[in-house]
Amino acid sequence: MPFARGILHRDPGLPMHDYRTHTCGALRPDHVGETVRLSGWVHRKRDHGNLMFIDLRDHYGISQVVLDVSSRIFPVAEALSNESVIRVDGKVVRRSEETVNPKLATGEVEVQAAEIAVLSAAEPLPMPVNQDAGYPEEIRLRHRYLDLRREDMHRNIVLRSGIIESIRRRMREQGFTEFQTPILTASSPEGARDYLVPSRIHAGKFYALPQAPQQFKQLLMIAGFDRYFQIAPCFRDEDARADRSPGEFYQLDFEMSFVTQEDVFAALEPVLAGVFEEFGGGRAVTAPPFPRIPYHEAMERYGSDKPDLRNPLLISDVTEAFRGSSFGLFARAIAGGSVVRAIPAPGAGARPRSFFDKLNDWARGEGAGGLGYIIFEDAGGKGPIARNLDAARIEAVAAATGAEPGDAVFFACDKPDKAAAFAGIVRTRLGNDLELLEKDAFRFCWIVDFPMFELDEATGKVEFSHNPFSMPQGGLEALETMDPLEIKAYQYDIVCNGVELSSGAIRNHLPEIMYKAFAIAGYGPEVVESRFGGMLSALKFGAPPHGGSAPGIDRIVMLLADEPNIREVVAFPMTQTAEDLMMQAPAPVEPERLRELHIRLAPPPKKG
RNA sequence: GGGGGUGUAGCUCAGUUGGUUAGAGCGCCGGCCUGUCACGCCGGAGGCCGCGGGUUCGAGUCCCGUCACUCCCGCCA
Repeated sequence: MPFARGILHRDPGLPMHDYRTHTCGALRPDHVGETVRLSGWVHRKRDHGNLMFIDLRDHYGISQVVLDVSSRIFPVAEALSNESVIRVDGKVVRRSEETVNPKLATGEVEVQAAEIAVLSAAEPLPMPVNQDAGYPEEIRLRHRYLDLRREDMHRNIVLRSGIIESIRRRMREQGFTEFQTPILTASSPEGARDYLVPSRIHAGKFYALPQAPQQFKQLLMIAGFDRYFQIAPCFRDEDARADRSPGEFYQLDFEMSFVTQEDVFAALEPVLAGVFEEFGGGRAVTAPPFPRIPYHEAMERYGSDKPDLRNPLLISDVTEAFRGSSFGLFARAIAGGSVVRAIPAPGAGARPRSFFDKLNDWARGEGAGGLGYIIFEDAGGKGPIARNLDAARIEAVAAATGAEPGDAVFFACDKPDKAAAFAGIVRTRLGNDLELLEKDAFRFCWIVDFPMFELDEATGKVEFSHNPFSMPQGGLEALETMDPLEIKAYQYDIVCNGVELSSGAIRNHLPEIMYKAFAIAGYGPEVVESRFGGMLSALKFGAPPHGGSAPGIDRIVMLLADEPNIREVVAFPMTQTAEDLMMQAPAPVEPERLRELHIRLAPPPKKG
């Protein structure tokens, strides 16, 4: 692709529009015979003494530049260091058949250098750019501009840009309008810690950076804009994980008016399916409509509220098969309120004893007492548990799990919540160990019917299980008549390959339902009014029923780039402890700035 | 806030039960080399073994503390 000339920044030493006629990825046999000008980085040099090759790299690709000792500029080339920026003039020549490099898009030709100008000489590098081996994050982050030159990182960041562009296009096609909402705002009702910004004008007062534009997007619905979206920066002062940036991240935040849950699903599904088809490189993508799995079923069948549907294993409840049995460990636990969940392991019967021992050790490491199992054979069951179960009970387990001779079944026995969660990680582990996961696929599902309230085990109090602003299923009547713990919300998550991309909800747009919902969680009207007064008064002047969701952009890019770590898809991420090693943030500030902001620091902790 | 991993040359790493002067590859510097594409060959420089303390005749190695990066739990709808 010919590069548009004359749009680049001026280098004081060179005339404008003078840096290149082509990019380093552009040259093909068609160009043979042309005199061209390239600019880029010295990716690698092969100096044969009297003959030299330079791989010249830019954003678009690599071109081989060649010159020999007869050239006036040979000494200039000899002195070039890796990653120096140079401009090369020369003639495009066809490579002889034996010297064509099929690994390069430009590999059929090379440029015979006639002139070389050094635009910027590079000192010896703190980390190599021309390899993909892993380096410590500290080095990579401290010199992120070098790390980003590497092919892997460069590709991920370009992919991210393409994904965001595609999302924008698809959202507009769905009738959404893009907005910008404030960055300096007030603390919002999400549960995370806020980043606070001190006010200079208002002594002792603080702005908060938004954890999400939640209230603004609802206000835009109340303002009548019907369909909102934003590639929204979100700020949360919480600790990081491999798939969770400290500090800041981006969401595809959207909201729709006059919709039910199904309308929201129908709007988002083609956007996600389309983006994953477009950037998935041929990997299979769940076709809309995505499966809807009620929360309770997800916990029972998958042991998780973010099930990986590439994993074919299904958990079943076999409590009754063990109730009152002579396998005392489980029988006693069941009498005390525990349940038994079974996780099938197809074909695992042929595995050596060490396979089962290793899983048992792992289970102990995960905090379980162990991991019991039955191996099914033609004659019945085998293993320590089977010896304590009669034939009818073993048959019942086989029937519940679909186990056949040659299969094994593992058991998680605990109180229902814990048994479900443990069975879930066993399911994941077995799916991986037995290599059962569907390959090259993106499997989406919605998790629906989340409970509106849950019991805090420590205090015994009823609390909101997710967002207090979700609409309860059944509305006011449900809140007034039902056991709070039985009430479900119009609250949903979208999950892909076991990764939670976002949660969303149909919002509660009726003040009387909001008062009642907060009352159930133990908050009086005065609390609701003082904390959410702005939102509440907006709902009093004609609010449309509305709802939305906010899939995480970073996680979408992680899935499509097949990267397990979020820092691989963010150009300038912070460390796990929320520091920017390159920009040196956070940093102390001058006392004068603090005085302006009416801040007096406590004596600093003793630390270097 | 808690638990685990890692830390040795600019970079990636090796370094035995504690034992002489801590090694290799890449990079860097010098020399040779006209068809390489991770070019090749020869030579050289480069070390607070993260930091502090301890045990010991002797510590890269063992113990305690601490710092940095990282993974997990808590936390994050």
